[in-house]
Amino acid sequence: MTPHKEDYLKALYELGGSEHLVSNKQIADLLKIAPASVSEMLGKMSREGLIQYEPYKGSRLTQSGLQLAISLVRGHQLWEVFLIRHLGYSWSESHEDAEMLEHITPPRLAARLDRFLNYPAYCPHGNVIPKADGQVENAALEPLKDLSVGEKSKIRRVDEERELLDYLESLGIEIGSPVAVLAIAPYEGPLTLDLDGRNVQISYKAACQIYVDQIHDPDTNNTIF
Amino acid sequence: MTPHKEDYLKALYELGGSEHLVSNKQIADLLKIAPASVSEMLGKMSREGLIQYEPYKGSRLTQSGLQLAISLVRGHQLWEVFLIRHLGYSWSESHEDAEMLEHITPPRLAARLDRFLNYPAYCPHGNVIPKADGQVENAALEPLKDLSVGEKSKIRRVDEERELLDYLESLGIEIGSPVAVLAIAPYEGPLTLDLDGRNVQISYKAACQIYVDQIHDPDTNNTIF
DNA sequence: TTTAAAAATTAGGTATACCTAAAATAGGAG
DNA sequence: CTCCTATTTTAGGTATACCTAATTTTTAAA
Ligand SMILES: [Mn+2]
Ligand SMILES: [Mn+2]
Ligand SMILES: [Mn+2]
Ligand SMILES: [Mn+2]
Repeated sequence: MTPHKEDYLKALYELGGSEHLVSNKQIADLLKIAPASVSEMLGKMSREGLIQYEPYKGSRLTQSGLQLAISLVRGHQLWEVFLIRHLGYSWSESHEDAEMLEHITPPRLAARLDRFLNYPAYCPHGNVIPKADGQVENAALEPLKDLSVGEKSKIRRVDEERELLDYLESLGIEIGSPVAVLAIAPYEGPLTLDLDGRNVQISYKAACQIYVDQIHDPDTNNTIF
Repeated sequence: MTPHKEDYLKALYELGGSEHLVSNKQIADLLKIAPASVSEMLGKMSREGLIQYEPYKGSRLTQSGLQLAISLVRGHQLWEVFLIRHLGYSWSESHEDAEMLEHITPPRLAARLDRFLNYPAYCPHGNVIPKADGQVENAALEPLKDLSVGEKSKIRRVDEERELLDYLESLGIEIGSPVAVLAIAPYEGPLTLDLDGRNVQISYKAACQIYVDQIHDPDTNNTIF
């Protein structure tokens, strides 16, 4: 295993490669690597049994590839918790450094870090932290933008992009905060939120990357409760 | 910078490359790399201004190479302190994992880890931890084997080799313990120690790799005090 | 001062992982 | 069903960092 292959595994995992085929282009875009290089690497990883590769169709993780991908994600998130809780990192800083630390986190280190952190269930950005055995359970969430005016929910997760994270942190947005939409300006205009009693305005784009407890049926768009 | 070059810098530093020329062979032996590869890499690092390389003579660190080497050592030792104090690592385990972590420890991370650990002065094996500005101050030590029967000193540092570390830890030897030599068996036989009141036998080889406060003048071999 | 061993360099080659450019394929629009 | 375009693959090439084998240089012994 090399950090490069690990990045491919993680990319595949994040793009849904544990459930369905993922196109080379998606991987190339995410990792910012030329499509030709992606083909080459995927071919090699296929021969190594990490992925199942169907030329011209796409690739998905094998059982062993999935295990590796999950343990990388686990290491990443545990480090984020450490960096934020104990070293005073910001949301975006923790993601940056965890991106490197994940590659040198053997199971022994992950296990001891996990214990030190008291077995956290979520990373600071709200993602579920896989257990040592690879177990992952995702709650049903929906983007904040899909909340209607007046509906109440709770902030559960945010996308991990530097600019977004810095923006959200400057607004004081936190995982777990109760939130309600007070107003939605038209034409992808800003949303006015009641954030745990505080009045906050956020961009539409940000509202697409903040996730709250699902209160709408994803098919019919009817309120679930 | 790559982890490989970083390993060369650290090797050069550990072999005294901040003070005098170091031969290619020493580096090759330490890093377990073929001498031909070492020549090649040193040539490149010389062109990059990291070392001063005199073909057929040896190499030494430049100012910038020394700074890098020191910050690697600093990262390494800070991680060791963390792994032992907070994650319950053993002496040998901490060295192993720190060997990898040191390569992904940007100054920001080192600074915050340093603060979290409350600015430790020594690594768990007794080495001085360089300060952020590169300052290093070494105390005068001598090998435990050079102590005469009856002389009292304190254990200050041990060499970092897996087998030695596991051996010493199993004997309950700790940095800072008062120690006196009760008997020295002839022909490189074992030493019997009074270790903080306890009676302990250690091999001659181990006594060469344990360092105590210097009480002999290194030139005349007379007792200093 | 010669000579032999040790150390270092050079030459030639491997594997990894990336690139660009060219050719092949697939899938949707008409 | 035929094109066209987006995607993918193949071909050829780069850089890094390692190797072994052959040659050169240094050093130290005779
Ligand atoms: Mn992250
Ligand atoms: Mn996270
Ligand atoms: Mn160490
Ligand atoms: Mn140490």
